[in-house]
Amino acid sequence: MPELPEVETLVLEFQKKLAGRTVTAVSVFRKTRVFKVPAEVFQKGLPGKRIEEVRRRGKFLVFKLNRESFLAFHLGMTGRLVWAAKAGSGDPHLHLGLQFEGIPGQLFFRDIRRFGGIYFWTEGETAPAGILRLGEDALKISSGEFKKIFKSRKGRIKSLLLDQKLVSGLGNIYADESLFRSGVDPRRRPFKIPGAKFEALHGAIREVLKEAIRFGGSSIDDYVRSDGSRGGFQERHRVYGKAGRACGNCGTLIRRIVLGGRSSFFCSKCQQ
DNA sequence: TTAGCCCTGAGA
DNA sequence: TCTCAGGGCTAA
Repeated sequence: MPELPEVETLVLEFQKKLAGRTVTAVSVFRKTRVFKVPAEVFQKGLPGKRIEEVRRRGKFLVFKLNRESFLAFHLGMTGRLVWAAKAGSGDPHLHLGLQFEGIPGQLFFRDIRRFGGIYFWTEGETAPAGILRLGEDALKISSGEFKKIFKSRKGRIKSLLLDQKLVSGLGNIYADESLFRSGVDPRRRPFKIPGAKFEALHGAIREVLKEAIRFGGSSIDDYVRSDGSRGGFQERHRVYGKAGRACGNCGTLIRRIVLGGRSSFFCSKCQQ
């Protein structure tokens, strides 16, 4: 599932490829729920707009366009933004295609499970609630802010890390990997986590995210880079998806439990 | 704070 | 044929 490193990888790729380019044509393949404003708004509003900058806000990929307008994508579980020469004929999962001036090929948004979203708004309108409510970015938040935000919460640390209003960008994979690296049990309540461990967790989050960006993200379900190639960080996962395998640290079998409706992988010996 | 919903492919 | 995963949102 695409999280901060996967989106960041795409941002870097699209910034290079598309900054300064103008949209010439918009294809709406099917009017699905991934269009968070009516498809006609994209068809009418996008042609002629130039991409000034490509940014990331949490797990959202945001194209800042000229005339104070914004196009944003959320990849959900299985969303992909890929560059291709043309649409596969009869592909039932394509939603949007964009063509740009002076460059062959198209940018396609493809999403099998349709949990993703495509957004468009202008400066006069409010940005989508999901973007406005985002907490500080997981790569930018300071150790002090991190502790302040989480320390007083009552929930379990794993579930809290996934709450995008508290800190943005983490998903199931990187939350589990960060908890493992810092030796924190995902079921722990924040007030029971010692200060030093809190700092270790904050440090582990940064370390895991930066490392994942260097490797081009993790390809687990459907995520691929903009050219269709796979990320490499899935080879470096130490607990995620490894239930029943031996912990690389101590040999204890990795467990899988469900927290807040999401699976959590951890080593019960290394993580206390 | 938690359960349920959306949606589809994969696996039992 | 049935069950299930899961990010983000909504309702209870």
